[in-house]
Amino acid sequence: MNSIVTLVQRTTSATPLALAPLNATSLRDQAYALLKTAIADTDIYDPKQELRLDERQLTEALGVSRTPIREALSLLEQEGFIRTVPRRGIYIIRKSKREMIEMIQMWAALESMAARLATLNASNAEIAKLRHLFDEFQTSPPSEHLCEYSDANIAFHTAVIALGGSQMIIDATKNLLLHVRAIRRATITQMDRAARSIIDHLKIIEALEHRDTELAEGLTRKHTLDLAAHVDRHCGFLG
Amino acid sequence: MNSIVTLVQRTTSATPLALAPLNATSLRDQAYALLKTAIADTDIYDPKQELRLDERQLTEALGVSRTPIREALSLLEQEGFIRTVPRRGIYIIRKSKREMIEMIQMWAALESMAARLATLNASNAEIAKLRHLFDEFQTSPPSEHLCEYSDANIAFHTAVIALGGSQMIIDATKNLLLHVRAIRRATITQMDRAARSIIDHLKIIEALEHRDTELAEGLTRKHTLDLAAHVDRHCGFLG
DNA sequence: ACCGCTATCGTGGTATACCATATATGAACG
DNA sequence: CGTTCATATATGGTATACCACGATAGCGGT
Repeated sequence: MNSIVTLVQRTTSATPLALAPLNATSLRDQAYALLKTAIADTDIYDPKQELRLDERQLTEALGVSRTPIREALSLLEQEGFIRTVPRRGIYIIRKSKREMIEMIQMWAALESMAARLATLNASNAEIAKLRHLFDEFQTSPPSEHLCEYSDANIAFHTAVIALGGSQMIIDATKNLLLHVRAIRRATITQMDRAARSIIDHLKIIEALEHRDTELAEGLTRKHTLDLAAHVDRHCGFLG
Repeated sequence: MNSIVTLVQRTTSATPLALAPLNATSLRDQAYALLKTAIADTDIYDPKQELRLDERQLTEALGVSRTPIREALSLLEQEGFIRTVPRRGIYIIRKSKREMIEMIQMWAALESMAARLATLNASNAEIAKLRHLFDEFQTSPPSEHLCEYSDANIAFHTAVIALGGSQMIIDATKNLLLHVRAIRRATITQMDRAARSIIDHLKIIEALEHRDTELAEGLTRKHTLDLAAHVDRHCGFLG
């Protein structure tokens, strides 16, 4: 819980005269953004982590009243990040294995649709940029920098989704990726998986470049469904 | 606006001693559900419709304070049903054509994934039930009862999605279908479209029955993407 | 010592008062 | 008559006080 509180206090310090958009956002939205990133940066699957939030504490930490915080919490609850139990408390949710798999399947559905749309609408220049995301990994094998690879991995998928051009899909997958990111430690630790992952990615890029709609869509779906199967087999630590 | 208000007042009348779940839901959730159905039942694409909501009016209509109403409105805003403009008002959103198409594409992605999952996990009995949804239309052509057909159409898609068994996908598509339903008048009025639609549905059912994963998925996706294309061509009234 | 009841407290839910500001209104001035 | 500026009003945003209710701990009885 402390990790969240400390993160949160950053904003209490007034912006040092960088008055660009003149603080046009409401306190609710600020609290929402802050809490969301705080939750995303918390390793919620660490059994030692305290997952209870306290409205009154957040009130103090952010220096605002309960109202905007409660509204922000309502939004986070609807997005499935927290759950509020009347007269008990507010808890960050640990996803069950089933839920995690469903999220990855949904992600597969949306990203494969994005790949389809990308073959139909994206420009050659945009598709070409995908290759640059892996430049650093073509010189040395990914096994040497697994941590960075995890980020690059997410960056690749985000890029494919963006290529689809559907703002709806882009927005919907943002939360999914946040949730899935929370267990990434457990999904890439085996480096043969990382190696195969890169090969998959390159194949997807090729399919996009060739404007092969069905292939790009199919490869993308299969690649992400493979992750779902992997989680199913190896992530017993999930409820 | 009046249509919403009247609908809303139903709940003001106390439940006539049908105290089943003892009103376990919070006022926020009640207001949320009520406003959502009210919006769904409003023909928001009728140019004459007043689309402005008033917090204070809703307060009176529901007999509660602004707090739970504001929280409910926050949720609806995040779901894309309304937009609140500071010091201007709260407005029900009319989706632009592009947004509507993106929603249908997303729907296609999710329903086709549900069809895939259905071929892998659903029971024969569950799949068999799909056919019953169209019993009434096999005796007489759909052109004779277009209104009922529209509902049956949505029921079919909902059933396929449910067959997939993914609660995530089920929840995510609920809102999509609500949004798309708002323009259904304009999408089925041509009855040859309704006829083709039935044929498509039957093919999808057959693919599910044969456990042909790729075919069921592909047909489902294509069928819904066809709707997107249709909207693109024929729904100029959308922004 | 153990069980049960009661009082207190902690918590989320709700109501309400207050605030800031964009818009509307109208009076005064040209 | 038109323009402009000041005042009023409407509206969403925020703060705060209050409430209901479950939990828990402490006290008393057995």
